Amino acid sequence: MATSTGASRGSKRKKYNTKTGFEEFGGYMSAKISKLQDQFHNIEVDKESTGIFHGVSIYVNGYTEPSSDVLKKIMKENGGIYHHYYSRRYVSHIIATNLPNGKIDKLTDQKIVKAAWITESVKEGKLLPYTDFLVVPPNQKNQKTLTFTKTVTFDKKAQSNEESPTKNKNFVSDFYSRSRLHHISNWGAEFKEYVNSLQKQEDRIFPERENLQKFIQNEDLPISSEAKLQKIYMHVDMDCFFVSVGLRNKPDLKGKPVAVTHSKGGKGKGEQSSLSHSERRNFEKNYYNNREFRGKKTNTTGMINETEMFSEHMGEQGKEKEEEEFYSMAEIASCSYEARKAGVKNGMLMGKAKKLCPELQTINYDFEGYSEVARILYDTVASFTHDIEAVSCDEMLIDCVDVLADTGASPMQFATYLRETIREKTGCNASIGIGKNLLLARLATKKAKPNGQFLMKEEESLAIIKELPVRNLPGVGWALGKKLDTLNIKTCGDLQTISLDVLQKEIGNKTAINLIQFSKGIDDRTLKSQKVRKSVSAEINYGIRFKLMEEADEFLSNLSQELSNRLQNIKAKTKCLTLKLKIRSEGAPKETAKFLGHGICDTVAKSTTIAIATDESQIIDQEVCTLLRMINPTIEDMRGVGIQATKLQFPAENKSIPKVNYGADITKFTVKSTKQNSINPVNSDTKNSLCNDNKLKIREKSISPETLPPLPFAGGYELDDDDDHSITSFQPLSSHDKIVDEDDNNSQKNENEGDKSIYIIDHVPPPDYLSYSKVFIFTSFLDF
DNA sequence: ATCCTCCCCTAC
DNA sequence: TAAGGTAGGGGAGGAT
Ligand SMILES: Nc1ccn([C@H]2C[C@H](O)[C@@H](COP(=O)(O)OP(=O)(O)OP(=O)(O)O)O2)c(=O)n1
Ligand SMILES: [Mg+2]
Ligand SMILES: [Mg+2]
Repeated sequence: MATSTGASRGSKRKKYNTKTGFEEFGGYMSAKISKLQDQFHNIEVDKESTGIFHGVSIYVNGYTEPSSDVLKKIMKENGGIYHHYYSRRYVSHIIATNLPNGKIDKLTDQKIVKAAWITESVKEGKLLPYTDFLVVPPNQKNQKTLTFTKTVTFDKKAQSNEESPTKNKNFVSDFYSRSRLHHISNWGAEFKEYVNSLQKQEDRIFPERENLQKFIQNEDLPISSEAKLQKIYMHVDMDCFFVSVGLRNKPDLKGKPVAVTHSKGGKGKGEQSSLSHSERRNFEKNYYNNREFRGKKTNTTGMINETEMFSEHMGEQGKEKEEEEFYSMAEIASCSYEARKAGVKNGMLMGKAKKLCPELQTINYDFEGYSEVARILYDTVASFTHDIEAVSCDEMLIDCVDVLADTGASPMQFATYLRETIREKTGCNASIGIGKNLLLARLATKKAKPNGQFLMKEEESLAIIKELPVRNLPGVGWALGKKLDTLNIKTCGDLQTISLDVLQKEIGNKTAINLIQFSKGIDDRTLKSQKVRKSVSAEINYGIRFKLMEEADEFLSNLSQELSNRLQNIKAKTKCLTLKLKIRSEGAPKETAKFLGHGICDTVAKSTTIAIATDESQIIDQEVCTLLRMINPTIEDMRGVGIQATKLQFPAENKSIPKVNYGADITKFTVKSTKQNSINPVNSDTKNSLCNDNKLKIREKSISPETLPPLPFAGGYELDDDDDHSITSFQPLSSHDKIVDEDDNNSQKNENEGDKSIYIIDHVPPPDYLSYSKVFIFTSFLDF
């Protein structure tokens, strides 16, 4: 099916260019084909010019034995070219098992050959004549030309409103420009980077500290001196952020129930279909209400019995009918506190919110406004201190020890003044929670809201937390909450008394420890200072409706471009790509409750590791195209697509690699692990010899640690094989890497705690850029 | 045991 | 109509 699609492109373009704008589409595709072509030439053909398939370029049509990706590999290994798209100009042979009837008579000079031609040629070690493997023997072939039955459907489709939205050339950027979740995620990352840059600044001036001092002189409060040396954290969070920003210039709506959403007043209706809208909505609603049945193993839809669920809500249909046109499936990004009184929540569907709060007013998104206000928020806090951790665009954690010690302010005074400054500069309210650890500060914020501040004293904390539902603890969401509920653990009080062993069995080791600690108000976490990205991804699970493989390929190409841009933005390259798909679950209606939503889906993912780290869209595209064919989903059932990049590397010119000189004096090493596929796995002998003479082996040489450049982040470093061993690239630790201390054998997770750890990777670049690297990881413990 | 890989889950 | 993204923590379970 990949196939006819690719081949039909040319004719489609010819016929419908002016009407449907396919001129551009086709032009784009041609450009893409020739780019891929170039790439194959550069990377593969040059190297393999002696292979038996030299000069052969194939395009695989539909199912073959062996599969298309095997054929691709064979071509690659034997000097041939594999094309993901059909192109009369570049493809010398089409590989197919058989051809759909409609096509046979259309092909003139195309060489359509069975896959056996490839496999037999490999077996013989030479290129056999393709004429012995023709799919259609010459006498059966008449001389009609190439057109496709597909064009009819296509024409109809292009004019109907079922047209896939992804056909729009700007679909990806269009979607992202309107996606609130994309924006908050992106801003979150940007502010983390911003805080990194603040903390790297040499000269730290905090102009607002002076004003804070003036402010507290006017206050009559005594300065509490004994609190000074204690740890003290603040959690600052804007009140109903999107709403507050939206209401800055709408004073008439202040004090009313307001929500930010794409829907105008909750009167939307779903797409037309054979099922009524309320039927589909209930179907999905039932599904989500029964989520405990879901996700056991692949391909279970979570619906115990599809027909049962249908009949269940069919009964209600009469009731649902009249409200049908008022039920909007748009999500509420943020709602005012007046709306919350009626039970409305962030993330709730507009239709449901309208039921709870009929007088709910809606306002539009103002993404520029959020971005501006967030920036002012960060700048405001940064004019007091840089001891910040960015949580999101409307929220951050502050280590207050330094500001308070420097200004003499009490925590409550600082909070008062900070909130007032934020309100002045942004026109929006912030609330602040204060506590001696991050947990208490966060929990205090909940009590502080709206437009308030609250200091949770340690001595009160146990009693306060005891009454809280477990759901209030960070990390307890829908699933864990449900699990704890079935264990009859409802409040933090219940957690305070349960045995660790028992709980670990049920919810996992680490989770149990964390929860029990939290339930007692204990939290040892510190602010994460220099955050390094470990992954980059781009996904869209909205508006995905493909009919043909070609459309999926086209979309993947655009998404690859997006990912490539994101990698280049942060100057990273990736060695591992994952393609993640949402596929309509078996039994789920084809028409989703939400217009162009993903509906009830299974997710499938497949990853690949590539030899050379890359940030190029064509390479990413090529890899994910292959992954798509390996997953081989029913194209019409695709509802979401994502590409993730992991195992990031940061080339040396990158400013993200800090050039801080700590005067590293490395004393101890531990070999931690080897990379997969390592040529020589590290054995204990290697380990001992390396540890004993305190030397790192780089290629054939040994160098002593003193000659190493500063290596300030935990992670892997690729070093030049020259005298100064300068860093050529850096790879952050994965979340599973551990710091291993040789002395006490006490392993701990990398939490950036105390900035005491340094990892060094001895990275031998593959000599021919195709074999793998030999990688050792060392740890050391330093004071700086 | 510990690691690795593939997920699920959570937060905003 | 509607714009259901994304990074990172951590568990399950097979490999070593
Ligand atoms: N499901 C969600 C949750 C949040 N957001 C966006 C809109 C929020 O305004 C912003 C900040 O999230 P918060 O959790 O801080 O929520 P609010 O600021 O809206 O309310 P609160 O006063 O509880 O902080 O993120 C969203 O779009 N969808
Ligand atoms: Mg907020
Ligand atoms: Mg927030």
